Amino acid sequence: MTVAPLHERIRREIEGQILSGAWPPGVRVPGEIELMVQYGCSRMTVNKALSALAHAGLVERRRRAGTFVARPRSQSMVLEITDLAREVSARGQDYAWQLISRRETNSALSEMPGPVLEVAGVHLADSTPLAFEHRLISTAQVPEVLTADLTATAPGTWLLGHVPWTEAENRISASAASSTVARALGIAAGAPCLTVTRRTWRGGARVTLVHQHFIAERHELVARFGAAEDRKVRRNGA
Amino acid sequence: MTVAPLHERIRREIEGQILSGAWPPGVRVPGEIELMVQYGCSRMTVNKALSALAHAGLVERRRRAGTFVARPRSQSMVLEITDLAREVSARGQDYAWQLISRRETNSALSEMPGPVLEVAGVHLADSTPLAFEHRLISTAQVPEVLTADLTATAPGTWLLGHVPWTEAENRISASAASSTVARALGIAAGAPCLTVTRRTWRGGARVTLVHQHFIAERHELVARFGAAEDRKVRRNGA
DNA sequence: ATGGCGAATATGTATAGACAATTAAAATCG
DNA sequence: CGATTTTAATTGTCTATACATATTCGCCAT
Repeated sequence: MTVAPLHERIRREIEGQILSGAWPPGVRVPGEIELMVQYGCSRMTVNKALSALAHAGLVERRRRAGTFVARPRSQSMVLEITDLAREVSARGQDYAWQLISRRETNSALSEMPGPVLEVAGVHLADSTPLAFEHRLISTAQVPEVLTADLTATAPGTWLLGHVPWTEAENRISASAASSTVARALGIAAGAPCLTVTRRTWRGGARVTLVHQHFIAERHELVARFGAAEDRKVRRNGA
Repeated sequence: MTVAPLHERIRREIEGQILSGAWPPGVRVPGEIELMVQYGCSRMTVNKALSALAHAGLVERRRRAGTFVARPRSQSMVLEITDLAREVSARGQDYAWQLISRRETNSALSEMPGPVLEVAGVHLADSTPLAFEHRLISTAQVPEVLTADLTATAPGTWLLGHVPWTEAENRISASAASSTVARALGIAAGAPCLTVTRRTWRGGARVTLVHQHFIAERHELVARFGAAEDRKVRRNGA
């Protein structure tokens, strides 16, 4: 077990005081000089610890005034939305994608104007339907997609490997399965579905719009906050 | 207009190369020495810029190997989950809470062991039902809640003002309305609902467990990522 | 080929010092 | 007393340097 770096230790100890409630919001955190004496280190080291806490939103720093414990934020959590193929595989299930339809149109939809590739299909986990997907991809932004083989690879998976996005928005809701969705998923029309609508931009330009309808019993989204474990850097193959 | 600090400028310029796609994933970013010469600054300054990018997940750094543009992350987005009372008010609607039942039990549920306060009720927006809530609160952790008036204030709102939490988990799914839920919300049994299950801890101890069932048509959750505007530090009153 | 070993290299941590920017609080002035 | 200026406390940025640590690469012996 390697010892944690000093700036990390300092950060953790202060974080502990805050999360445990010992230092409630508004309370003044010891200043850099004070901590520097207390830990017998240089100011830069203390600064690194406090800056990290400020960046994480746990404290607020003001020149001349000092460092203060920040008020609790309006619960903002990290929602991990992984690629479905990866997520299903991670659960130890077999993943498959089944293309239902594919056509190029010049959509006049306000949602997604311009020439688009329109794709529909089903995500399968262990050979049973998990989600129905309906997607529009801007062929102006991503012309290469026209030559992609979307019978084998889900469009989302393909996009993830080919097009970086800079902005995205997810809308999560519940809906009753339409007849189209119900037929594709093999469930009764009107059955509850978890619906995720994702819009993705690349530097201001619309890249893709996707609706995913999950069978209610077979999928849920998880968001977490707290016990902020800094993820280790993992090596990933070339 | 003040000039941005140098480490900030360096960070931005590299970020630009990555987000624009000029430096695709896997590509090697110039090393610290190289950038230090290029910008005519010290290594610490460059290090600060690159460390920030690494922390944000845009690049991956490995000793002896160098710094590389990270593969697109599994979309992790910020999901803002505000207090319902606040959220409804923010939409310009009237908010109200209607208590249905309240009882103290010594639950042997594995989900939430120990003595609990069990509360059920309905959240109303403009006097019509929005969501049904069923909540367990640990009276060992929050004894004060036994004296709280939960006929006027929703338990979530009350907790937010009285108990800090350190860890939380949201599970989001869709479900068919049970007869209890349907009756409370005035909808048909079996109608789709967006269900949010939130567990909250305080330093490892369970504080509360809540199930919220939203009428599908009346609520959705929104999560965003991108255009990462670094929030300014705002002063907030004492 | 193969496996182990040492050396080169890029990043990680830390120091001590300097000056800049911000702003709360004190001093000064009208 | 109120408005304004000055002062000083605190954080922000940056430098130049040093050593620690991890890991790739090539060398060498097997």
